[in-house]
Amino acid sequence: MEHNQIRFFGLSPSLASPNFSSSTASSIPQLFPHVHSSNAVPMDKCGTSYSSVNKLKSITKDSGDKETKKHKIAFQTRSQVDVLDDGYRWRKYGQKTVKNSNFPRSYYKCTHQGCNVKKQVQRLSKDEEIVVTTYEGIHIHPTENSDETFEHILSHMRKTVKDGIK
DNA sequence: CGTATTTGACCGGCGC
DNA sequence: GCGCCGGTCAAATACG
Repeated sequence: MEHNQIRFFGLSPSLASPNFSSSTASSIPQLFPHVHSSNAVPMDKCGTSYSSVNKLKSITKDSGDKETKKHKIAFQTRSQVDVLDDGYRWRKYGQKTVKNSNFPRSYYKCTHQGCNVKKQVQRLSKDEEIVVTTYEGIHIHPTENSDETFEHILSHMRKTVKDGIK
């Protein structure tokens, strides 16, 4: 395996509720505490097509469930590896082949109890270098690897790939 | 031995 | 109502 470079092509924080309009910038460090907004390339500057998923649960919940803000953030990265170590521990719970892509889509879930954050990773069939990662929900737990910086993650991933990974 | 991954089954929504 | 499509479960398996 050759070296892999992680490149953020664009962050598209979708707001499910207009009340959270002020939390646009704060939602990014929530997911990536080590990635500052300077690293996040604006989509208009990047010009890359981004996938903004704005799904509102309009299901009539009789259980009195609070209006769950569907924090869904989808962004694309250029990497040879499917899963990026963002400081959280993910447990894979499913994999399905989607019709629009020749590559399967993987479903991950945060292993922390009470932290029902889901994440799905999809690789584009056109550009297999591009990996679309979609986060859903917010972490109630701080990052386990708070010491890890993004460069550390890069080196760690490079070592992992060098060690021999899928 | 404990935990994560794999993989087919299952299920629910949606379009026809 | 039925079949496709996408998402989740769970049992078996792999792996440290």
